[in-house]
Amino acid sequence: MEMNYVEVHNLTKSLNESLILSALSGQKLHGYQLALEIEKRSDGLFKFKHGTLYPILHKLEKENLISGSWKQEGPRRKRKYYRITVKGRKRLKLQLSEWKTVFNLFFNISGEIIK
Amino acid sequence: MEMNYVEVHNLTKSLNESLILSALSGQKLHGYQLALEIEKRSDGLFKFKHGTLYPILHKLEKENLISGSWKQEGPRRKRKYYRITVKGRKRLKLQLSEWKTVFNLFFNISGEIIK
DNA sequence: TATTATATATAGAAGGTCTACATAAAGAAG
DNA sequence: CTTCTTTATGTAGACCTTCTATATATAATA
Repeated sequence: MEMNYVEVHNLTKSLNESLILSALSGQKLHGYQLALEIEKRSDGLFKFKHGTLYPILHKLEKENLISGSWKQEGPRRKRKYYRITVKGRKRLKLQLSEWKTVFNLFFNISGEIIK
Repeated sequence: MEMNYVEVHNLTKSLNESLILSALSGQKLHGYQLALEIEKRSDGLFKFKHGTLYPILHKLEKENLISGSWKQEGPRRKRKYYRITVKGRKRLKLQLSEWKTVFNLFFNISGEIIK
């Protein structure tokens, strides 16, 4: 199987993108919510520093994997809500199958030796 | 479970270290061999550029997770063979269990949403 | 009214892998 | 034997990503 997207030389980046796309695949969320949601779902293991999160969101938006829109909430408060795009769903599906290959292979070769 | 070692903010580094410790847990290998071995075992998915490999080996040696010794081979050829230390075996065992937690959690939370 | 939580964003430091460069010996090809 | 390829180890600097720190502003709570 070809690894077209999960870049083994930067797994964290891939993981972060997958986590965000996953979280958005069922619902629209704004950045702050997204971070809380992922942290909660992962029991605190996967956390986003906001200095990491927002640049990633901007990048994903530029790549058309998610799309964001500002919503006026209350008289002054604005929040930017993101939804996953069709392209984003395809990417996520691809990523998840590739992650499976990576994980299986990793445990295969390390288990093989360590037993 | 506490994640003491696998750093989610740098998974590639952790993976690389685990791969190296795994490969050395059954046999002594020198750097060049190590890279070929891991590449072969992973069907070409996990590769080390030598500009990446050697610095990691030096770092692992400094941390006493592996120990290296030069061997004279032939009249002039020298190779540096590495073996895993007791500390290295402990680290590897810890890492593997932590990797399992990370992977399970990841598929859990992404599967939960994506179905 | 002051403090905390919510909410988004960027600049620069830190740290890791990558490419490219450097060196040298062994083996194969011709 | 001479040239090219493979084996073998290593470092310097570019590049990229996350992290920390700083900045700004509103809403909620005490």
